[in-house]
Amino acid sequence: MNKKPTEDSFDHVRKIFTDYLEQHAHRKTPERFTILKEIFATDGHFDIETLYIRMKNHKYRVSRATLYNTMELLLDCGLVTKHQFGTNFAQFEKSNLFKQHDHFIFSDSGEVLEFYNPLIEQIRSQVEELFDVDVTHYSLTFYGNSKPKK
Amino acid sequence: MNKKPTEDSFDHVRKIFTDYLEQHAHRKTPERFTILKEIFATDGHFDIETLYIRMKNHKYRVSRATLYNTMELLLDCGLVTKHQFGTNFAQFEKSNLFKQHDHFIFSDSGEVLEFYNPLIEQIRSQVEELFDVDVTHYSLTFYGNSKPKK
DNA sequence: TTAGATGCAAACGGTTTGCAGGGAA
DNA sequence: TTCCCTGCAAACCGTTTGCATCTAA
Repeated sequence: MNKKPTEDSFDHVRKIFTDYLEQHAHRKTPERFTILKEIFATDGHFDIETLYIRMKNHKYRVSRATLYNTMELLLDCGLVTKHQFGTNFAQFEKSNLFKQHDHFIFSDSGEVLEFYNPLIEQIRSQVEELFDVDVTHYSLTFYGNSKPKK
Repeated sequence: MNKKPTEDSFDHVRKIFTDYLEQHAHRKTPERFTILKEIFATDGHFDIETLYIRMKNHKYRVSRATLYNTMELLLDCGLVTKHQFGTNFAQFEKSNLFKQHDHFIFSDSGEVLEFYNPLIEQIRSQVEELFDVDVTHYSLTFYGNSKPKK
């Protein structure tokens, strides 16, 4: 449940991606797997530009276009999640296969914290009932600041 | 509590804006009040371009720059709320002075529904306690589709 | 062999900025 | 009269697109 990602779990991730690509008749290119590996090798959130630079530093150059393209695939198969935190402030993160969570963001620094509160599931099901819809995903983000010292 | 906005309540809104401008030594220009009036004359969500066109149709031409500028002020004094629903899909809405609410968005059509569920307040206070922070605002949006007919 | 993928650079579109002119205080 | 505000157009910047080349299948 709280198991940390391991080499084993990356095998799992790679299999999910492989299966997804095969099922959708997409090619299994080295770029795609290298991007996946880079994403899962690091914790926390990132944006495209950061990922681009990180990969370049690791001597693996991919074009931004390919990054955007691949993110689309990774989003589609659920391995990555996208958060639009504000205008021109989109970030991705690898899906935590072990724990669902939402975000708190410091307004000043932009630092991102994660939490999980099961009450959100109650709200979700009440929304589904209220509007007679299926909720496919949701976004819950709190913004604020450290409590001032008294 | 569920009172609909009336001419009286727009007086109230105008006073809030006036006070805000005076307190911050901002000028009370006709553009600013015309924009405010236009926003509060219509229900629902809108983006800058829509507002720009709407005002032009009403024979009141303001530049986009002034719209962006004024939205900043209206956000700051709490009369308007901004929602970033996705990349290049920011919308504003006049703050409902009578009722707090969150959103459900149809993934296909982009149609926006509103709901309020008090459980969100419990999550908020638990987040504040957990991280020892003050939450200034939050965003909760569900995405999904109509339930398929069986 | 060939259709899908990549890399590059140009295009795109919402937002921001620089600057000259205008008007609230 | 002052200097904040407006309008305009260019700049900005993250993202998308078009196209030639490459390569997985």
